[in-house]
Amino acid sequence: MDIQYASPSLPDPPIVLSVADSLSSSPSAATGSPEQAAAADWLAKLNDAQREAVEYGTEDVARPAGALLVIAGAGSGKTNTLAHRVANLVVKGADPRRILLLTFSRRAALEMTRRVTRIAGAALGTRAALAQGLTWSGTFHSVGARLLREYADLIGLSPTFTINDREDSADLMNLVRHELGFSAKEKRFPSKSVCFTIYSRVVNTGASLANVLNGAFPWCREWEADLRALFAAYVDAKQKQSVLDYDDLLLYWSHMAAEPAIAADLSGRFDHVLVDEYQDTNRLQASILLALKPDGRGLTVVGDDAQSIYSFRGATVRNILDFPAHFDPPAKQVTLEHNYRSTQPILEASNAVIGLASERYTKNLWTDKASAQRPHLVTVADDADQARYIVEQVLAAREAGMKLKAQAVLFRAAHHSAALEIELTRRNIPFVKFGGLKFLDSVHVKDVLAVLRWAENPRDRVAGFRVVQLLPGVGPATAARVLDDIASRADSRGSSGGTLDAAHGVSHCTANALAAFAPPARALEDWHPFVALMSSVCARQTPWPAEFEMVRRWYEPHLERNHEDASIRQADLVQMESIAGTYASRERFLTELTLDPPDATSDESGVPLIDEDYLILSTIHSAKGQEWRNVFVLNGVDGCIPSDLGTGSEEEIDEERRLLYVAMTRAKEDLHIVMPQRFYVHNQTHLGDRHVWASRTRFIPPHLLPLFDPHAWPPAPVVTAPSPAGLAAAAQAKIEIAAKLRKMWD
DNA sequence: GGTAGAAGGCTTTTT
DNA sequence: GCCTTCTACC
Repeated sequence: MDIQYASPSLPDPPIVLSVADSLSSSPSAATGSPEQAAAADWLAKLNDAQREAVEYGTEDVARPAGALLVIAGAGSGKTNTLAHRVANLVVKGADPRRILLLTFSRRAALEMTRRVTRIAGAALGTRAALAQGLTWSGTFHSVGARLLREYADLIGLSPTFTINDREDSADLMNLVRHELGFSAKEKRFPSKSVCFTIYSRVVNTGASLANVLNGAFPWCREWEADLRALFAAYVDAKQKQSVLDYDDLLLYWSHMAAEPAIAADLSGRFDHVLVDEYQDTNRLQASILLALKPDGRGLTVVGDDAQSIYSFRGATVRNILDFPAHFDPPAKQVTLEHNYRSTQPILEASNAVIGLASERYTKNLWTDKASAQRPHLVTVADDADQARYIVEQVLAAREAGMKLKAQAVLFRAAHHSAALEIELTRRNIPFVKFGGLKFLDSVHVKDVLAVLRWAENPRDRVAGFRVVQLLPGVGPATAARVLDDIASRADSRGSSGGTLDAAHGVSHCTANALAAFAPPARALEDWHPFVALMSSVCARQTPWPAEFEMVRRWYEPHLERNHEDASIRQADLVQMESIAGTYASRERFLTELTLDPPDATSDESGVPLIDEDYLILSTIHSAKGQEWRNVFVLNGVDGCIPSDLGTGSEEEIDEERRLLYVAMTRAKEDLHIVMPQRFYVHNQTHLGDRHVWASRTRFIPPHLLPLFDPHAWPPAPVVTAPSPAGLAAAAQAKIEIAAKLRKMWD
């Protein structure tokens, strides 16, 4: 991704600084002018292991040493170390434009670039234009997209390809599924998202379809042959329409990197390749790295085997464990075990939890931050009490001077926070939620994007299909006829795809075919404005951000016709318009939005201003790499952690355990694991809505309890048991009263 | 023939 | 609560 395109109107992710903070308090930094001192001893702030990782093989940056693996425990200064290594390379003379920095998420990429700029700036004694220099920093997918656009012509790809997100991909899978007649089978065929998930798993793991079905989708085994045919047709459809899905970005890249004619040029562009969160990469990503740097020279990967939580999308911890042996001599390995983040009791409890995993991990974290407070293990009655407990604690901490932003609530699944969100809204506490449903997933946003995507890539059938059906009286059948008309015009013009000119040809066809199409009677009134819009957008008659407004204005009447809550949705679109204005072009906007969607949503009051204080709500997955002073883990009960969907195999259970470990190790000072005894289940299987009684997560068995501080909330009212003497007195009193009552009528 | 509205079944985590 | 399928209507 391009950092400078990040949408400014959304809140920045919280900034993680503890290691830098704890390091900068080192006394040695205080002599001379700040810049000189920093330049002189900027590496002295690192501990021995960190320094080894930063300096390994950087004596001569023109001739990089062999591969380096940094195993970095939670809170051990992983990002900081990687940032120092990049900075060190630059300081030693490496060209930042020839450094490829791959991170897992957009948040990580932003954070990394920011730190490298600061650290290298300090070391060089100047804030030289490093941010512009470090141009190849981003996620695998976004870097892949950029490279593919550059080499598109060489590999038979249209340079105007568009990228389908998960849902678009599932929609396309669904179109193909209908075309093949699989939706009409007597026995129900797997749904579009299941089909897509299976497809994606096969691509990302490199396993055979049969293996994937046996391992993860045994109930779909009977459809193996049909699925194979479906996937073939799906691939075919993508190629005809010049669309790529997420997996294609890696798949094409990997094939491209293996092509000798391109490989030399490609790997020659980067002297140094550094990868963060390596434990979350999959086989495909590993193969890309190996193709880029076959001998390992200049390759650095950083990760933590105990924090691998993405095996559901094909990530394999084997990547990191097997990394050294890929090279001869094997990769140099450095392990960071000093935790700078958490207090001793938090770390002890976390270590104990991960220590029960069936697989042994390669390190033991230690810290010198003492504290008397063990992690709280709080029993509450139900969901509602859980929300009340958290609000009370959060407010109390804030009273004591801890900003809301320094506190976070983490949960396994996005919907776990529903009750809490209601309570927060009721009490007027601002919050921002990371993970779960994105606002890009909402219908109205997708509708508007589909218009733009269709204009950008007229072959994109999913987009077109969606757009045409926005008109009243137009359903799937009419939409299919419209698209067929367009396709046949495009074909008769003989444009076979691959060049910009051909794509322009197709957009003329779109406009012409739409104009010539005889719409159904009910769509008659809306047809002309629609054709006018599409002609204008396809021909790029309106310059970029204004074009968005034009589309939005066209869409508004349809929005009001189709949705009760049109005004809320309309506000979303207005907000989106301002985001659109920050991108240079329609193509940049669409690509960046698909690859790096804004990852936060907030309550109805809208996104808080950047300088405002707000509480963080996040799925555990989205919390990776972050830290907070005060952390609450919701639903620490069996069925939530581990999720009852993830208890099929030993490996799955271990991944759930690592999830709890990741959640716990986010905490710096205080950690609360909250356990509702009773919680509400929606529509599960046969019984419908009901309450279930939950028990403490199996990852904290009784013998670990001494590491925690268990208590119930709200505290039980103090009931003093009457003493025998008191009882006797009471008995006396009762008798006396009875006697008095009788006396009333004497 | 095709659309739209109603009823019935499933619900993790992300690039 | 959301997606797919069923069915009544145009």
